[in-house]
Amino acid sequence: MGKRFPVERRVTIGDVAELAGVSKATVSKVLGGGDYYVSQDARQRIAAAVDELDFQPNAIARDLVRRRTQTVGMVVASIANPVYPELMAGVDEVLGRNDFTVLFGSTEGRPERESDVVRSMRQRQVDGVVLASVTMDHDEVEKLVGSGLDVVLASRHLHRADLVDAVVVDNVAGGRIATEHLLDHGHERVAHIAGPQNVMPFAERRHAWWDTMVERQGQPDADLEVRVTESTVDAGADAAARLLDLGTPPTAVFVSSDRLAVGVLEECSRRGVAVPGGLAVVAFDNIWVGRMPGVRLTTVDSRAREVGRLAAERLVQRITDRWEGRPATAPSLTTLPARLMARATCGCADDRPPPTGYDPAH
Amino acid sequence: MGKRFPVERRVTIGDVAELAGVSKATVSKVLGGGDYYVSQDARQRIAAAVDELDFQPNAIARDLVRRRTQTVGMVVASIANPVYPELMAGVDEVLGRNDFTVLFGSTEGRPERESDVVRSMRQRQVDGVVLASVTMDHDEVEKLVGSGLDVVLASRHLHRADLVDAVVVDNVAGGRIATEHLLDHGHERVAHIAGPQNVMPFAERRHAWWDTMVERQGQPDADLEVRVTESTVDAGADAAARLLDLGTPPTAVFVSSDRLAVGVLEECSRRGVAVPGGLAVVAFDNIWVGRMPGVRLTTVDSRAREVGRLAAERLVQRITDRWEGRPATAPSLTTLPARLMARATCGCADDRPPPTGYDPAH
DNA sequence: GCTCAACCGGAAACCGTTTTCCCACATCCA
DNA sequence: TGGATGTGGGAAAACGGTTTCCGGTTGAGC
Repeated sequence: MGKRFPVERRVTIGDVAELAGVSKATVSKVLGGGDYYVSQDARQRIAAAVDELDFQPNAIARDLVRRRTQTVGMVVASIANPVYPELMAGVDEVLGRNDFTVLFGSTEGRPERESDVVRSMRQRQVDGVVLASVTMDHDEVEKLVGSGLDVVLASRHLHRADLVDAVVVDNVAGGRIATEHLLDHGHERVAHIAGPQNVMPFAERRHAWWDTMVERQGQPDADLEVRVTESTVDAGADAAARLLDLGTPPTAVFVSSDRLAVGVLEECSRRGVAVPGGLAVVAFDNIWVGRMPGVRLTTVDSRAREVGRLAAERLVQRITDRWEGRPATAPSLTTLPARLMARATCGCADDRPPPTGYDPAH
Repeated sequence: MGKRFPVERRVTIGDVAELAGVSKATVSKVLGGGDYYVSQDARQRIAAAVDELDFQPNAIARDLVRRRTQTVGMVVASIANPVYPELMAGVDEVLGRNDFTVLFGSTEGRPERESDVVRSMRQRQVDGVVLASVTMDHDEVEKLVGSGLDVVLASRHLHRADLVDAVVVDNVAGGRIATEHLLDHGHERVAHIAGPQNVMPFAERRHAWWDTMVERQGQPDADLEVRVTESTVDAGADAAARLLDLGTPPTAVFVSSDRLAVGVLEECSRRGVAVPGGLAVVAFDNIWVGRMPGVRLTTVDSRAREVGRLAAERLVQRITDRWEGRPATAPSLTTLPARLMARATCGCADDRPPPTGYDPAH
């Protein structure tokens, strides 16, 4: 098994040392950029040698002895869901600025994949992990944190806020704003399409809807809530169909994600239900397509990019603290305020395209 | 400079060996899964020890001696452009299936970032790279390939097809189909909004437009072509404005990317220009939002996911060939046929939403 | 009794760096 | 004269695994 294959000799630090007429140690000192005593003369010869041989230091070897990799893992649920690229963009931005490399992993929503991905990252000695996937259960996350790996949760958090850093948008306030926006526009039967309830943001959004409804007009009818098992366009369409088939259908719906909302819009289109005339829609996420003419989805901004940015900053902070021997700061929950992007799917008069505007129906 | 910080002792293979009462070599043999002779007894003791200590082998150390990392780099231009997540999804899918980990890098379109990213990946000893960024120049790619790293280009290729593997959609045929579709719908002044011409797909699409126009009705007016420097929504809107401000504006436009087309649609909406009545639009990419009711963008499918999948398969093939000592196959260019998704922005009667359908204007 | 193969396991070299010592030499100052 | 002190550079021990090579048992077959 596993023979040692003949592989073309790569240039090593030893080759550079030989060519420059110094020792490996000296080359390392110079290349490492530390403030060692090395003569200008030697420095120049080394630089020349590096140049001539096109020496590329082997980061694997360096990482082994340094016991750190300048790499962080980023695990997302599904790259196809537009929220995640946005979040990744934020993470990548600050990580790049801090000279970290990112190891990417997606779980496709399968919990067992998630454990695998994280384990593989651990074995690759990542310095930390941004967990933007949401299925891993409480215990597992705790164990992970307990194992000494720096972790920050993005776009989700645990019930106990003091266990691990997390950065989220204020889902409760957001859900409340969304529901109130619909109520304030005169709707009474405000339905809710809820995402998978084992995913905290979805649970919170649902909760906010429920509470707001109860406060404003008592417990809503049970059939006004539809739960879906995955946040996809098709699931959204199905859910919308269920609502529209009701004896007395709702006149408004708070949809827990933009992707689901797209399905809702599609279903309305199929059935000839006008939006917002026949059904007002407020969603959650604010992926960029929502602002397109012809879509103009009213939605709560989930601020994915900022969440990513802040999560990455937190992680970098933690990692460098550890390296510098500073005491670890207490884990904290960062909550970004939610804000409504009022657009056409629920009444925003002044933000309406001109009457003669783009009209795909013709 | 760089002190050696005291770091909590991690469990090593030595610890396992000691606890199991065998040597490191034996542990390695068992864990490596090779067909070595090791007694059942020893195997069990080792398994127990691994379990008890929760031993996680250090992949860095393994990679160092094995001189391979089971990791490939994936570099994209910009994660915010929805084409790339789609492509990544394809890459990730087959890479995951083949037990490769992916190192992610984005260049944000800056060529110098691109070299940096690739260099960093090389130093981290990736086994290969999927290059889906497009700015790196010809020479640089050649040097990269020459250096012994396995590379496959996704969604772009070099002029000389025998230098490096590449997987692309047929941009020329696609551009031709798009242009012909517009011409066939009776349009004569068919404009083109061209993406950055140093990016091969954009150059090819433009070329196809030009050739088709010349063939069908002679050289088009120079002002029917607008070039943008980046493929963004805003650039698309600007370009559309330029076209609509013309003395005799075009009645149709082939837009070289969906993202630009979204800008075009926005600008039309702002100006009250009906689509396709006032301006017919055919774009290129087929990102998922295009199919939404209210958008229904007619576009050429760039088949990003398949491109990603095929590119990754090619790369894995190459890498394993090298490992198994098989001779390297000749680089080849894989071209996926293009196909038109005829929707509402250029005449597809039977694919039109019902008249009373979703209407964001009210 | 001898040979040969199938078993089983350990010693040690190696992968390519970093970092710690330690040594050597010059200067400067008391 | 003899420490300090400031420079400059090398030897060698890590880091944590993998793989080669070799030596020792058995047991079967003759």
